[in-house]
Amino acid sequence: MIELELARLVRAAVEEARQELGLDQVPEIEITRPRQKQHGDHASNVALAIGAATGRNPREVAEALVAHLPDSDLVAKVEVAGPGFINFTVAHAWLYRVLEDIVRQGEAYGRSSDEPAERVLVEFVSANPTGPLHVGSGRNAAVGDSLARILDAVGHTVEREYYVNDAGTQAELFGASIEARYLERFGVDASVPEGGYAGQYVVELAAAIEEELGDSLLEVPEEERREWLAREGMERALTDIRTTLERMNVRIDRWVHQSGLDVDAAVDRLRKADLAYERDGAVWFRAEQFGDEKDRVLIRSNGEPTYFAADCAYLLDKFGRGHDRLIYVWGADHHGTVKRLQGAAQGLGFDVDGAEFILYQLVNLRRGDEPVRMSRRRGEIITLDELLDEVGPDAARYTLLTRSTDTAIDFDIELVKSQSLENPVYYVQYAHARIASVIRYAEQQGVPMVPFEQVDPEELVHETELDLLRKLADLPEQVRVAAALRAPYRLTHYTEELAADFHRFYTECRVVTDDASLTQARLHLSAATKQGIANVLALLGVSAPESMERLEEAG
RNA sequence: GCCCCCGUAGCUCAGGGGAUAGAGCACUGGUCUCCGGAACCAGGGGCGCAGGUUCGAAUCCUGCCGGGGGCACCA
Repeated sequence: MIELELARLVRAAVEEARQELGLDQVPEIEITRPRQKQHGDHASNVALAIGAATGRNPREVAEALVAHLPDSDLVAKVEVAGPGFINFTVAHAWLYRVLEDIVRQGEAYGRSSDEPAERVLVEFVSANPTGPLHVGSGRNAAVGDSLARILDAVGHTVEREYYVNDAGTQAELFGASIEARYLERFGVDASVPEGGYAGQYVVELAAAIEEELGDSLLEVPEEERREWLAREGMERALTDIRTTLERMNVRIDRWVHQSGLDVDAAVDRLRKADLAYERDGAVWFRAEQFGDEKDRVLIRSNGEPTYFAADCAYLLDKFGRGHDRLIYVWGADHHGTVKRLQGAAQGLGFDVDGAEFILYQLVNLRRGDEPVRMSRRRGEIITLDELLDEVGPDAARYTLLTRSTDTAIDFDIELVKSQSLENPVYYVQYAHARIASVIRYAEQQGVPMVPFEQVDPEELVHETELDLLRKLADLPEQVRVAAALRAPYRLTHYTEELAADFHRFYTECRVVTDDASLTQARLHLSAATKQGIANVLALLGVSAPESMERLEEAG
């Protein structure tokens, strides 16, 4: 809001000064936030741009613009500084409005609807249902779910989907692997097939199935038995996955099974568009036409469709349901398949930009100096559940969200556990709990909060109070940026700053005092901060506790 | 060999073309008669290298070096 208003003022000044400056075109007006406090609350670099375009001294341009700046009750001070920046200091009255906004909007503070609303489909996790989720999927889940929440907050209609890969070779291998473990239990000589699933999970699955069905599967014909076991095993694995995701506060709206997709129809459609052809007994997609290194197989020479063919069918299915934008959340190890799928989207007649791929770098688990192996085949993985057990869902989820998706995460379990006191998530949650505690204390002292209409915000003049207001005022913009950049991690940094501003305020300013008017103003500032923290944590999928246990060490 | 990501403080990471590059951890020293000390304040230290674009580059482009990941008729 404030930025838009400032941009309007600057634009008006440029229009006014246009002739004087000999300017043909009004450049785009950007309002930025200076890093240095002495440079005011907001700044415009437009004079630098005009200076470069016209050959005039930017400082003189800035002075001329300031002279033409319309009056506004928003601006308390304007200064020309540095090489030609115009620095604005915002009037306190405008900062106080944020309190009113938060009181009025409550949980909705931070939401906006300025952008054109789109129907967005976020597909994430989509781990194969052949075992428990591992930590990499945890990052996928955290990023995808938070991104969905953030996109929803800026006004999009968002659906979250999990693609269940329940067909093809790996499903068969899964069935055969369970079968081997099942037969083993009856002393039958059987072994997990080459490339199959040798992990402990499959052993447990077989045991559970034996417990329920006894030896009744021994007589079932092999093919039928394997198919049944594959289906049964996947259902059980999906149940476990669902439970794990719920623990992480992840919501999935829809589970789409590969087996339910019409792969033949998709391949047909590519064929009719002359984007597929036969060679060496296989059917190929002309991926090279779309910038991929080479053409890609859709149907193998043995008649089986590839994973990629199913991806094409799913793509058709998704767009066919009327989504404007598809977001795929993928591990970076899948980056090589992006080109061909984008090509397919284009080839099938969709806007290439309609399919976006968020590639997150991998998660490396460590315990101190010891790397934790993550080879599923060797069955040595630390499952996501085990991680949640060790560090807790909030800390796990928050930690997985703190980094840009472009950065690999070194997740040291020992560190997140042993230094949980210093974990940023607790710092933020503590601020929230601390505020709740202060409000409770005030009530105990016989000073419950009065309605906002009776509060005089002008009591808030301390520098830490104004800083906190400025930070709160910035919240909606931070959400918009996180949405635009598809970058949930931005909000972890923001919320840490917000918590820090509160702690500073709290250290400097006593909230509950004899001064009734000041007390009310500070209580409302605190409550607004609490709401702001809660709203951001909600977007991150992390809880905002009313109180936290005191730790021994703290006493 | 080709493709993607990264290289910023001792460590882990922020930094949307702008002014004096920030935070946490670690280290050193401080702060409270009082609302939650899981807090606050202060201090030291840094943009891999070389070019280029720009009034202005940590940021954009090219090359090189270093680290990670990927290059199937696997998923």
